[in-house]
Amino acid sequence: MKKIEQRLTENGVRPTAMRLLIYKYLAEKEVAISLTDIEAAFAKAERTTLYRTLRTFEEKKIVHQIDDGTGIQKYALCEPGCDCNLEQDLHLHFLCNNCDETVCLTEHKIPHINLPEGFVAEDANLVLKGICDKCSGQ
Amino acid sequence: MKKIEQRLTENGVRPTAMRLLIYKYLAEKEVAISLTDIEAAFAKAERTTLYRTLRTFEEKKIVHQIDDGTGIQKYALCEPGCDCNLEQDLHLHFLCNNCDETVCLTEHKIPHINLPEGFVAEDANLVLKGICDKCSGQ
DNA sequence: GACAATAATGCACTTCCGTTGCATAGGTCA
DNA sequence: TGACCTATGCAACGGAAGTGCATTATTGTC
Ligand SMILES: [Mn+2]
Ligand SMILES: [Mn+2]
Ligand SMILES: [Zn+2]
Ligand SMILES: [Zn+2]
Repeated sequence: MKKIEQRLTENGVRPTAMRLLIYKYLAEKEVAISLTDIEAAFAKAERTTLYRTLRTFEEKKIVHQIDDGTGIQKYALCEPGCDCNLEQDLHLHFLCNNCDETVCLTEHKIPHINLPEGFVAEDANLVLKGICDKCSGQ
Repeated sequence: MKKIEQRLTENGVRPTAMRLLIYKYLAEKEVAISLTDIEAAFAKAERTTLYRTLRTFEEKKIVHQIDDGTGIQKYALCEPGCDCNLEQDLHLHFLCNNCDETVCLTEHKIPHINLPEGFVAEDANLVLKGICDKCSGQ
């Protein structure tokens, strides 16, 4: 818990009780988390507070937002030292059609794509959908 | 217009006046179109009708849906003979940060990705964001 | 053409999720 | 302690997708 506190402080986020809990929750789950997920997990907390906490975390590069195509925004902790805006830190995400969970595949960077004349890429999002390792009956 | 009528009929969609107009609209624009776009273009039409028309078109493989990360669903005509579910027909999409338009880059297929053990991919979505050819001052 | 069956359209309403405004509580520092 | 800033709580809004049901149009049959 001390470590979490330090992590938040380093990134310029005051370590309130709520924030520590949310960080801890994100760290324990190894999948991407939606606002609704957190809301369910912290029943007595205010939706807005959770929402703003996630936004603050995102601004301060503690989490990155994931758009997996479900229409629901999800979040996952950033790797230490990651800058989600840099091409080198853009990894792909995998959404399981069976368990409906989204995971970061941080080892799998998005390959560089050659675009037609005149197109300049600044950001990229790659989502694969299918059956995850847990569900594929391993 | 006869051609459009034929295209719809071939795909098992009855060519009503509204549907012909919507198809024509999609064909003229060379960018991905949202329901709101169509609603604006056909001010006197019902949103539900437009909504259901797009959904019918999608089911019958006349258009494909595009999730460009804006949270707004967009649609574009399929290439003739394309089956959007097949890996070979999955192309990337480009969202311009300047003009906010999304285009299909049908020539650019999504590269095959090697996944970790146990993951089975069935579908993929790749969106690049940046500056499009029209906006890059060509 | 008249009729029944089927499909498309129009209208009202709902739900879900993200987002904002503003008042209050809490923590920080002089 | 008091002034100040930040975080939290409460309420309400807004956009977009989606649904139920009545009405209108189209089709095929006699
Ligand atoms: Mn990730
Ligand atoms: Mn496309
Ligand atoms: Zn799974
Ligand atoms: Zn542009």
